[in-house]
Order: sequence, then structure tokens, then C-alpha cells
Amino acid sequence: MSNDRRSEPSVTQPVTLQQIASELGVSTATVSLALRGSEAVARATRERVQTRARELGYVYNRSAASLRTARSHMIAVCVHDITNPYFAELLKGVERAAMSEGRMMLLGTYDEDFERQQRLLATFREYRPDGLVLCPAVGTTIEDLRSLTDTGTPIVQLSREIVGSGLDFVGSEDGAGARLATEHLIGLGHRRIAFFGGVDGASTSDNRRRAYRQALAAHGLPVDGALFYSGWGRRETGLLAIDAMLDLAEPPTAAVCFNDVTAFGAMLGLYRRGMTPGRDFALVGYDDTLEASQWFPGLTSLRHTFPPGPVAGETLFSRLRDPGRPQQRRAIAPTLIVRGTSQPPKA
Amino acid sequence: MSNDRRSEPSVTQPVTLQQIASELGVSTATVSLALRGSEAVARATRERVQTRARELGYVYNRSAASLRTARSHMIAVCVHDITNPYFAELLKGVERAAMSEGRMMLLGTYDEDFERQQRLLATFREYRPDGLVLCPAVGTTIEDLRSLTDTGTPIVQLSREIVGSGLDFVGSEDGAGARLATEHLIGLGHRRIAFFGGVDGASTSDNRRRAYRQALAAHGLPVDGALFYSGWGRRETGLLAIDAMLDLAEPPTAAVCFNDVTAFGAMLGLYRRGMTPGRDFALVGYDDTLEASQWFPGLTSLRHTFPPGPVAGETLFSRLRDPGRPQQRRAIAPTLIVRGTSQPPKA
DNA sequence: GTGAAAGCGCTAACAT
DNA sequence: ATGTTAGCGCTTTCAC
Repeated sequence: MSNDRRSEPSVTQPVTLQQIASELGVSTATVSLALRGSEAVARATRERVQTRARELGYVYNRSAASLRTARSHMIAVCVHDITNPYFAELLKGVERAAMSEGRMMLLGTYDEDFERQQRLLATFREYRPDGLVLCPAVGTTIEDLRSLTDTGTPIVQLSREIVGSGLDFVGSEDGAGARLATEHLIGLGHRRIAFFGGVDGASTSDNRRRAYRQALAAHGLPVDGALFYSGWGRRETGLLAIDAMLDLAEPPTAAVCFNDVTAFGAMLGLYRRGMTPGRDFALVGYDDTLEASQWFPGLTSLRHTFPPGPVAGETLFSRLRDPGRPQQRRAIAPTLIVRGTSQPPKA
Repeated sequence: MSNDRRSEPSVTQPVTLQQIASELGVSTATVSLALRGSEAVARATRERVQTRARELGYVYNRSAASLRTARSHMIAVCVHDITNPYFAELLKGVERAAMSEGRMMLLGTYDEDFERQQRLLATFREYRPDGLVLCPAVGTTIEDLRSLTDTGTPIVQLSREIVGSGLDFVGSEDGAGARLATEHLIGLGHRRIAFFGGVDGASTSDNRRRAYRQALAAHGLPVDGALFYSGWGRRETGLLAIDAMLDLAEPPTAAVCFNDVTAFGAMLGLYRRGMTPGRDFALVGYDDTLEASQWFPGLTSLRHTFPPGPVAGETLFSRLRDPGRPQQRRAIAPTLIVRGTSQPPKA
């Protein structure tokens, strides 16, 4: 019974091209071509090979192919945090794009730690990914990526951008988004508007904050340093920010948040104080994550007109197809989705 | 200027072992051993090799090594959804464990689609991961993993379990957790307790629901089919569940939720109706995600006594070290963390 | 349309 | 302590 595995699809030792070739009395070259569906090999042979391969449970050995072709068919993805739902969605998009191009995703996260990022990138290199999707750590310069770029590994910057790097970029048109958010709140009648979240040195926060300042100035409103609450775009930042702001002698009545997660934190902070987001304090998020519409009240946020994850994937693949093309910079325009958290100030 | 790259660390063509060997007038075998820090090669030689390798910007080629050794140094991770913060945290743990063992993580998600999982696993195989961490799709049987197990790829089941598969498992002691949650609510005086979320066929939900039923029965309470609201453990499930339950002629006063995310959805549903979680309806989550303590009120939940992510990683690595060892089954006991969402029923 | 042969960069016997 | 050699499983000229 247990010996009767002559025609079983797969046993323990992996089947190789060579085995299929000798079984069928053809060369490995023919098998190789046939399995990849080459027109160069006769239809009949092709099918014979494919059938036998299936029967034997042949599995392509990518290590061997990679060694030979110097293409790994993997893309490396390096982001700070997958716990942020926005990045989780982004990653999902990148993965979908990779899979549809027949590639696998090597994932690494660095938790906003530059050194960890550098170690990660060094390790990635050994695996020879065909390309890298990177949301660079704060402080990363083009020099820090030299080891990758020198060997010709294409890099697509996701979300954050190293200014002047010349590398492909996919992310948000941060300035436009923050301006929309700020002007929306001004239009509702708010005069003291805070900014919650974001850290110096990340292009996303630098750009969003600048646009916020400019929008205030453009409407003749003062920019008050006390109304900035910095921090990573995490829930606790929003939680702490709202407390800090409401304890001010002259508290703001609204805040532009660096991202949705920060805004959710602020909403929770309001609840804790027995206040209602929207009615008692206006908030605008950024990213329009799935959660934004589910919260109560719904979070006003900025939605990208294209999904950045898949676009990042496609950008990388088009770069692989044409390494010589000029830098691709896809700053995706956001649109404001108005929900319950943005209401006029009371009285 | 730009020609002056004689001693630059890395140019465009990758440096190989062979190059280092001939530069130094030693054999590739020596270089190979030296770079891996083998004691077999003289200290002086070892250092000479390592120094020169660094100077030349040598990068280990894993494709070549993998082909030779039949170890890829990658582990594949396959889960349904990284958007769920619990799984995001899990993944982070697996990644940490992998990195500390010098391995990379290949990630794929299947979005609760069995066919997608199967395609993913088929693709994974080509990359020859040293092992697989899998949260199996509903309906997966041991037969569906045959292609992996036959080739000797060790699999660690994460969170969900295929009963009788004999494969290593790391997850929650679901029955114990759900019993704790249910008895806690009963102890508070609740008599009509619902169960929100979970789907038939996932070991996690099957086990949690069974324990919930048993706990009710053990306390002489009826098990009412109308108090089950099924669905993937996502926010919208909780949102829909609370609405469905509160519209009942005789609504429950509390619910055990399949996971934290479902509970958050239920909390949002309560807010939408102008009700306060805890005071107007009691909720218990499962997983004790970071968010649980940040919400208002804090979500009562079940916390694992060990972090499952790292444990899953370690389990896989210990399996790699000793393929013959008996099945490892790490059902992690949860403890109840009581917060504001679980209060006695009103009046 | 198919085959022969070389070789990608590494490791592991086995010599010396 | 170091070198020689073979070979992992593919792909790719280049013949025929």
C-alpha cells in the first residue's frame, strides 16, 4: 500500500527539470522552454512536457532560476508600522499588485527606528529583490540608500519622500490635502485651529503643516505655536493632544489631524471628557481609512483619488520594465469627504 | 573624479566570493568559511577576508547559497487579513522572531478566500521557504496542505487550527477565554447575553461559541439562537450586530464578542444610538489589542499570557532544528482584563 | 524544433 | 589551516 506511490504527484525529493527531461527523452532546454510556454517548442512537445510536469508534481525552483537570471521575482517592502490601518491597506494594495505580476513580497518593518531600517535594508540586499517599496524613516538621505541604488535596485518611495532624491514616488499631495482640511474648518467659522500629530523631518508632516500654516495666513489668521501637538501618527498622540489643547487658557475649537488614526485618538479623548466630536470640537483626519465612515460621528477626512498601494506596485514594475525612464512622481490629489466631525463652532 | 572609484565600496557589478578569493590569493572555500566566521580558518586569514569583503562591498548571494544548501532562510507567512490590528501585531511578532534568527518574511494575505490561499501557497512553494506560518482559511483540511507537508516544509498554525492535523499550533485557549468572558457577564447579573461575530468552521469561533453556550448552560441560562450574530471579526459585524440585537423584542443586555474589532464596532453602534457602552450595554472583546485600553470606556477583553506572534516564530524555528519532535501545541491561556465596557445591567 | 554545454555563486566533501 | 573539485537546478547561447 504505502509502496504504491509510483504515480503519486509528489513524494519527498523535489522533482527537477532534469528528471522530466530524461523521463521524456528530451533535453532540459526543451523542458525549460516548454514549461514557460515558449512558441519555439512544438505544441505537441510543450503539452507533453506540461502534462508530465503536473503529474510528477514539479515545482519550479526559484533559487536556481534567480541565480541564473539574476532576478529574484521578489519585491521588498519596508514600512515603519503595519499596525496603522492606513499602512495595512497600502500593503494589501502593494501585495495585490505584486501577485498580479507573479511576484512575492518580502516584508520588513522598522518601527520608526532608522537603525532598524538600515539593518533591514542590508539584509534585504542579500535576497536580491527586484525592487524596493520604501516608506523611508525620518532622517533617511539618498546616501543611506546608496547600497541599493548602486547595485541598480529600483526604489519607489511610498508616502514619505526624500526631497531631491530623484527616486520614484507615490504618495499624497500633502499640501493640497492639508489646505483643503484647513480651509474647510475656516469656512465653517473656526478661528483657532490646532494641528495634531506629525513629526519634523517626515515629508508628509512637513508638507501638511506648511500648508496648514499657509492656509491660516492666507485667511488672515494667526499661526500659534501652542496649537501644534507633535507625535507619530498614532492613536495616543491624538488622545494626548486633545487633552493638552483643551487645558489651554484659550483652547482651539478644531484641529486638522495628521492622519485618521490621530483623529480617532482625539475622538476618544473627547468622549473621555464627556464631549461629542463634531459638536464640541471639530476634527478632520487624513487618509480616509475604512474606519473613518464607521465611527460616530463619521470622521471628515481626505480620500485619495487613486489607491496608493497598487499604484506604488505598478510604478515599481513599470520602472523594472524601463530602468532608463525619467523619475515618476505620483502625488495623488486628495478630496475632502465631509462627515459629522466637522461642524461649525458652538455659539 | 568619477573615474576615481578604485577603492569605492561598491560599484555596479556585485562582488563575488571568487573575486575576494583571487584578490587575496586564497580559495573560495576559505573565503566562504571565513565570512561565516568559521573557527576552521586561521584568525588572521579570517580577518583579512572579512576586511577585504567589507571594503569591496561584498553582499552575500542567498540565491546561490539557497540553491546549494536547499535552505532559503525565508519563512512564509500567510494570514487572512493584516487590516485587523490583532493580526498586524501578530505579524510584527513573527517578523521580530524571524529577524532575530536571521530570516526574512515572505508575506501573503488571502482575504478569507480559500482559493486565494491555495494559489498563494502554490506560489510560496517555488520560493522554497524554510517554513510556513499559516492562519488557515475556513474549510482548509490537511489534504489542502499536502503539497507543503510532503516536501517537508514545516507548518505552524497560527490562531486557527485544523483539528486533527497534527501540525504545530500557536493560538489562544479559546474555550477558556470565552468561558471567562461569559461567566464575567453572568457574574455581573446579565441574563440575556449575545455572541457577536465569528463564522462556522473557524476553530477560533467554533471553540469560543461552544464555551459560551456551555457557560450559559452551566449557570442555568437558556441558549437562544436569536442572540447569535455571525460574521467575520470585523468592525462592521459588531456595528450590524448591535443594531440587530437592540431591535429584538426582548433585547440582550450584554454580548461576548468574537474579538476586539467586533466589539469596537458594537461600541460605535451604541454611540450611534445615543447609548453608552458599559452603562447601557455590556461588552467583552477578545485579544486585548492596544486599542482596547484607549477606547472610552476601556474595553474589557482577554489578554494572552504570552505574545502569540513571537511564540509562533520560535515554534517554527525549534521545529526546524528538530524536525522529528512531537507536535507542539501552544494554546495560550488568556486572562480577563476588566475595563469600563462590562458593567452590571441597568435596574 | 531540439540538444549539448557552459555557468550563475555558493557550499561541502575530501585532500593535502 | 587551506585548496580542489563537484554540483545544487535552472537558463541561454550556439549548434544541428
